[in-house]
Amino acid sequence: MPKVGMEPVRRAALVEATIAEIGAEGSLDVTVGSIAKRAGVSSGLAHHYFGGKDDLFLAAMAHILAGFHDEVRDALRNAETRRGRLDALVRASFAPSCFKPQTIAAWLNFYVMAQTSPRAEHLLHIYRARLRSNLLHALRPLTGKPEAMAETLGALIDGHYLRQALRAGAMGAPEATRLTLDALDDMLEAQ
Amino acid sequence: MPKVGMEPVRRAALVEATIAEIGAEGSLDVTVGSIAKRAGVSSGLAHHYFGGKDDLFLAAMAHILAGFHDEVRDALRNAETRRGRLDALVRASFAPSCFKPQTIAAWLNFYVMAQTSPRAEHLLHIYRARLRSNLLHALRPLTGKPEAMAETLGALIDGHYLRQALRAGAMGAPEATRLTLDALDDMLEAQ
Amino acid sequence: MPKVGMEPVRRAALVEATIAEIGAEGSLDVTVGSIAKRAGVSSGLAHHYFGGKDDLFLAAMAHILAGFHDEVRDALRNAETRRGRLDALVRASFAPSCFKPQTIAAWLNFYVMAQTSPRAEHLLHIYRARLRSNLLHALRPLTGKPEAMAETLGALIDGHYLRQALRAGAMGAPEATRLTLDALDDMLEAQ
Amino acid sequence: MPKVGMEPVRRAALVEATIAEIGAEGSLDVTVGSIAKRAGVSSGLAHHYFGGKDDLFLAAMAHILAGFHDEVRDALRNAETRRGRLDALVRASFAPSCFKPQTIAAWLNFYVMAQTSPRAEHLLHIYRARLRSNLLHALRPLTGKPEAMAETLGALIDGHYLRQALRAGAMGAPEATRLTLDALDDMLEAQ
DNA sequence: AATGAATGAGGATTCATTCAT
DNA sequence: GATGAATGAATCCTCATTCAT
Repeated sequence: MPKVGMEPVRRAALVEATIAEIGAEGSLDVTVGSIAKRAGVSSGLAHHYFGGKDDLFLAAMAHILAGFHDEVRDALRNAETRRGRLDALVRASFAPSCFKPQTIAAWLNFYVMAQTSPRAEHLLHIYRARLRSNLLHALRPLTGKPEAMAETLGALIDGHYLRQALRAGAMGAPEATRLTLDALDDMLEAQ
Repeated sequence: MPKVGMEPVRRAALVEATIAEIGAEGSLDVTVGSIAKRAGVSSGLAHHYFGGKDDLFLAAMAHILAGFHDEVRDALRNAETRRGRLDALVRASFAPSCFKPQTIAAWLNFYVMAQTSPRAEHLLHIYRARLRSNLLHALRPLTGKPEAMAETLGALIDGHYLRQALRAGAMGAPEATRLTLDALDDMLEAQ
Repeated sequence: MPKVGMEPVRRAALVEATIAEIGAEGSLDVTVGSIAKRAGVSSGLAHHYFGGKDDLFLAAMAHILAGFHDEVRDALRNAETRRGRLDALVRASFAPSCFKPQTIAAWLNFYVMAQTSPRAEHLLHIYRARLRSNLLHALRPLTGKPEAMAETLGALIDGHYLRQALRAGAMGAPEATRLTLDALDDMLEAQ
Repeated sequence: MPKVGMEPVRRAALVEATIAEIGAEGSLDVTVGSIAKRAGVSSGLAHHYFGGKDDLFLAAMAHILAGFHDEVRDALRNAETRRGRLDALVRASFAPSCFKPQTIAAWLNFYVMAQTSPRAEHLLHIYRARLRSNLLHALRPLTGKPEAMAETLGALIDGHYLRQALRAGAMGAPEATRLTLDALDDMLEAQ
């Protein structure tokens, strides 16, 4: 049964299974056994490749963030103007993939973990630094106080996400996108 | 050991202990035993009064929300103008009590729980409905689109809270308050 | 609330509640609390009057046996002949009251308890001695080996009871009565 | 510690330990931990293989019934005549193995469990159906009412077993065997 | 590489029992 | 007499983790 070159396949399967399992449960109260079963491997293998439960979840969160990063990069690539870049960043933040229940569950539990896990905190820091950098880059030509505006936009994005994510039967993305962009326009106009 | 009239005392002690314990741990991975010990009672008593671990946490969160509710009410009572009411709501949302580590831990875990626990979701819904109602009331005379503005302000509040709560060595409150009110002013001005 | 002369009432209520509770559960895995609640008293009172859970069950079993004893006595009182006395004993053993689910549950658990509880064993011994005595008295004029016949009849009664008691959707009583009396007649005839 | 091919060994050890533990206690009030310790394994393994306490007891009872089944089959194999088959069935029912305290404890608790556990009830049904079938087969040539006679013999067997099992310092087997066969002869003779 | 048998600590929960009132 | 608050031991079960194969 052991095959060569299976490692990347196994790792990917376990990461996907972890995300799915946390999504199904809503919390980190999932067992390594259930994750392994979903991935079609033994529980021992999960430890073999990831070391432990926390590492598994961190890898899963890193995977989600990497996916998000890719989406942002693609969106920015197609943006022509400064304003278009801001649009792209907001739209990517509220992409359908971000509102999948399993992604929501991952994010919320990620926030919990970030309080105490330095590694989770680090991941979160990277996500925020990237977003801030992207926002700053696009905002600088448009406003005299890009720092404050970037922080405000970041808060709007996180806040709308949190609200839509936990809104029963929410439309989610479109509403959040519209409100954020409207607020952005208002704030730019007021300068 | 049994004494009459102790019920409110025990309940309060258990609720406080639950908040403290969750704050110390950062997550809901706390034992009823440790909560009970902190409250100075037996683990059995926690079940006697609250039924189970979830009920205990829900009671703790309800306690936090009630405290917040009181703070908002007091702040509003002292507000003179419409604009002053908005100020009060924002300031109350970023009051020092909200940024105590144990309050932060409670909120973050509350969000996680709200995904799957109808009772937690209900509690969250009440908090949001109250905030929205308060914001709408103050915004209506100041803007032509109070609904959207209330939602945006709510998102700003939640977003800034989330960001400051998980910001290493953050000042928290003052920064969040200032940014939120500045954004509010910009948006009102742009109307 | 304390009233004088309530003791017999409370005791009776607790005994009845114990029988009902064991009947509902099928086993001795019932709580003193649930028994007390059913009896409309506090759990403390159950201990006050009976001392403990086992004592409560023993009292309940004694109550059942006493009721059975009364039924037997009444039945014998109306019996005219020797053969009629045997009939009466068999019929009383299979009376509807004996096949109430709660009575069945009590008996089966009583057997379990009799293995290790001297007091339960003693109660069982009394029941058997009485039955044996009654059977012997009625059988002596009818057979040359009354001892063996009494033992056989006793076994038939216990065996049929056990079988009907645990027979899904059993008629219970009539079948057991008929078979026992038929066997008795056959055996007497063969002498 | 993990070894391959140990499953049957572990299962057997756990089943034996369950029977022994219940026998020592007299009731089902035994802990999975004590059973596991007696079997020389961890408590977790008991759950791993059997799922839970009830399943463990059911497996133990099934084991006892299987052993009895084997004894009956062997006994029947050596029986030459119809009457000999009846003898064999009765003797097997009162074999020394049936009167071991642990077997008695298992049977009595099995009866209790059969009231509420469909699986226990099913097991009991199978035991009875087999006995009935065996008795009918042997009785048909000897009597005009084999059904009734089988039921009566079954009751005699169960009844004598119950009586001897709970008879202080009983001889058990021989007495029960003799009385049952005597009654059988009487009944056959009376035809 | 991969398995899954095996461990054993840990925790929620239940409950008989006690005792202050 | 009567209550029920309070205890805390007891137990089932879960699960991360290890490791022989």
